[in-house]
Amino acid sequence: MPYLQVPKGTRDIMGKEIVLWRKVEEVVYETAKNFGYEEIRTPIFESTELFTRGVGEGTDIVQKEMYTFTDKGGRSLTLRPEGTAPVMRAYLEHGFAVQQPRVKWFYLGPMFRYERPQAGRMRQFHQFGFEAIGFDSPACDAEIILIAWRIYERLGLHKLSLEMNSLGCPSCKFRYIETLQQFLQREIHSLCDTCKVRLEKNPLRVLDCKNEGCQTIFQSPSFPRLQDFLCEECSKHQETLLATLRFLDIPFSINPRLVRGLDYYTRTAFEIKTGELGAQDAVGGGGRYDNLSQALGGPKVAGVGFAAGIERMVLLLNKMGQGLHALETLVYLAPLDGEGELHLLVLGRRCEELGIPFYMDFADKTLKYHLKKAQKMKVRFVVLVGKAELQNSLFLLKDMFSGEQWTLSQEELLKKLQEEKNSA
RNA sequence: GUGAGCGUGGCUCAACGGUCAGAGCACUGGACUGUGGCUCCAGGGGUUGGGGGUUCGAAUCCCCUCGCUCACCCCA
Repeated sequence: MPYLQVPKGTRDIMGKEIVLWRKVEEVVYETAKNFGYEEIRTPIFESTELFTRGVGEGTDIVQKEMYTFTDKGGRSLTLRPEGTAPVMRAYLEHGFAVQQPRVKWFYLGPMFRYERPQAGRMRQFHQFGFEAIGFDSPACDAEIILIAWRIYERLGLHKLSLEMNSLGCPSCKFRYIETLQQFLQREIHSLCDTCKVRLEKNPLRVLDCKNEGCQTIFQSPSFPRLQDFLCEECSKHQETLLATLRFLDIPFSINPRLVRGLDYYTRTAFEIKTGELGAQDAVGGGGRYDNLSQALGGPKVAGVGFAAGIERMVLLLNKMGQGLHALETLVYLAPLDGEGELHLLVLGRRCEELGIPFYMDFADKTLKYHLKKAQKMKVRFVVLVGKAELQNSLFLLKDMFSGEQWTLSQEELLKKLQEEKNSA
């Protein structure tokens, strides 16, 4: 490999795969428009503090996955590992909290996390996400889930499962964590090493540990369950949300062990999974983050949102064997010499003005080369200009599918191509 | 960060430690001097990821390193 390579965990997205990316992006834009969400584009890098405070000091993201660097002005900056904290930062920075407290935004773009690459996991990966800020109602949680669901439906991604849980508000979450810590303190001898650390730093994470020893502790009948600690408002919020989902015919299951890896989540937490991608099975996830604004030094602001990974969705679409066509060129312009090139480029300009997609190959090549290439590109028509055509200011048009060909003037040619374009 | 598997022309892969590392596909040209898909012929393209070691001799064995893949962890 004599050439430079892309950095580990990154890749070029190109060729036929781009078609699937475009498709996902189009569905996202379309669905956002239909649900009344506006696009927001935040910077790729932010001050490191935004994520340590927003995502949480004790999270894996902050502890080991961030691309953090110091710029020439001595500022500590971080390539964004997720999209919600930057969106909340923008909300607060631009005074939405007082001016226009309720907003619905969506974003789409690259995120960065320093992890070992694996199927469906890259160091630069792409997410789109929807955020509804300033809304308390559980119906808004339902709308967020509905949007995610609709996007998957529109793309034809079936066999997805939705898992729901509630983490409670800060106060019930806090009461639960206290009880949990006390309980685990007594069982600390059977906890795995990482869980011993989690116990102090991020106790909720202990819940989804897959270690056997930890698992047996969970089975204990005296193990404190989060749902028993939810305050009245929190459990009512959850009940209403679940009722709304049933009303919307969105199937789900309750997973009391579902814990999100980011500190800002409160109450609703959900994950959308597939069985087709191996270990990286989450294609989307989200929840409520009524805590985030305050963590960033803002006022109390409600919020709920979700994010989905585009790479994983594209992998799924690929598995389903979507038909792919890289280009939709209608006509291939084949010059047989330099003078032919001049006339064909003029014709190409006319084609473009009329919305007829053309491809012109400037290689100084034989007719045989051009026909082969046009055939390989699956282009239906070829326009050929050589000496014979130049003498009479005519063009030779060949239909590669039927083999028919005609000698035409420029206007006749364009007319025919337009007819073919419209009938296609 | 931990573990396992793998690095050979552009791509997919051959080659018991032994002449000059091969094939298919792709590419280029020709048979067919302005008519494509098939066929045939010819051609270009490799310091076998990199470095070190063992050996008379290394793509092959050993060590280091880089990269890829999958899994753990975690997440989208």
